Amino acid sequence: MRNNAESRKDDLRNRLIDAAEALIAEKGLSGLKARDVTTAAGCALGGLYTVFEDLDLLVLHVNARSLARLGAALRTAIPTGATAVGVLQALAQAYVGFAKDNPRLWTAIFAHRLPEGRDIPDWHRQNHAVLIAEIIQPIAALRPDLAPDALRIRAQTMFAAVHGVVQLSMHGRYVGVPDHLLGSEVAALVTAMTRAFDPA
Amino acid sequence: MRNNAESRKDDLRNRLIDAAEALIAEKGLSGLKARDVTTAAGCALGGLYTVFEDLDLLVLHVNARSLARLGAALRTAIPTGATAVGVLQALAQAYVGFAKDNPRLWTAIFAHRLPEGRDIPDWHRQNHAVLIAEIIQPIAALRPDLAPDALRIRAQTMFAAVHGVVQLSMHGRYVGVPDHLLGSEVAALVTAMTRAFDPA
DNA sequence: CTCCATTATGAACGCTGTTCATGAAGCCTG
DNA sequence: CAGGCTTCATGAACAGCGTTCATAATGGAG
Repeated sequence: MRNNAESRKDDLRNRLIDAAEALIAEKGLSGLKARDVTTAAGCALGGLYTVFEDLDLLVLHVNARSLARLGAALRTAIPTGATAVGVLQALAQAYVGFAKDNPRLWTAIFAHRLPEGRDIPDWHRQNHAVLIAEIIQPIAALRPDLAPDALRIRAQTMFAAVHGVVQLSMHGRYVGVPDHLLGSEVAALVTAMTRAFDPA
Repeated sequence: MRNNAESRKDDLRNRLIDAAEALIAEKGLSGLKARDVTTAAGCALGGLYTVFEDLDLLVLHVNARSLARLGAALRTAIPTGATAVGVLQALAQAYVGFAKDNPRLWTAIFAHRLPEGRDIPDWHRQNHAVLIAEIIQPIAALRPDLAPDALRIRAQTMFAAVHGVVQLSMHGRYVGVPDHLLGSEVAALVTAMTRAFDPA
């Protein structure tokens, strides 16, 4: 039964990702240990390496899930019949909300680094597309003059700016706005960036 | 000779920081190993722990140095007799320049995390003040109405936004503007943020 | 039931950061 | 200068990590 063998492996694969996700959510990236995750998933230590190349690849799959959940959260946050600026504001607040609600999983997406020299598989690089997917359209509405390439660059910059404020608020040591002002500061930043689009 | 003992320890301390800095600059944070750094510094493995509590503390001292150098680079980048906006633009470009010239040391400042639960010593938290020290004055010139507290929050947000764009450009997987556009995108971001200050 | 291919297992390995018994070195005193 | 005592540097030893691989268990085919 080839099919059975396949599905057994898929089961284990999912159990491992589940367990890894739970461990990261509870203790952070550095709290993910091969022995813990395999115990929680109900397999032997070596079983992990029959499914994933190594621990890093497992983390990448957890991050892929987090990105998918984040993408869904962003999409459902888009208000219907709002202005382009209203959409961008809603997306930014949804991003803040996701980061606050899932601090360790969100952190893992950006903190995890493959060993020097090794680079991220293409399938996972493309998982990150959700980060800018929803903001391109409203920006295009504000700036109909921009070519698709320029539009994407602007979307990346805009996302990165908001992301930076959230990141330093959560992990900054001295810099980083206090938690209770994060939402309003991000809103002010989005206002500034969108107003620049419209030189009226 | 008490003094001699003190200076010998200081010597070792400096040799260790030198060696650690060189290793991080060459191989990144994850390339810093206790055995390598002590060998390079010319002491026994255990010698490290007579000077620093652990490896993390040594990293903090390397980061303190990097922050001091970054602070100096920012201060010397301030043009004389420029407008407030001109100063902010120059500071942002200097920040981009430092990150590009010292990619691994710059990365280490933000990527290094103490084990969960342990928090950064106060002296090191204050080393981060240089990140926003120079931008507060020009912002104050643009926004004379803001109280010192609000001013600092705005400075933090502005720095974090620029930082985010630089960070994702250097480490972003899918998002993150291409290297050759980093300077111009940061400039556009600063323009947008400063224009919002002046609703003319 | 028997055999074989396939898969799961966890002891073992090499590399970490950290500790601490040991020995060396320096310093004061008679 | 000798002797004793304190102080410090040393690196073998340890515990914990990710990863491997000889071995055992498994389950379908004849």
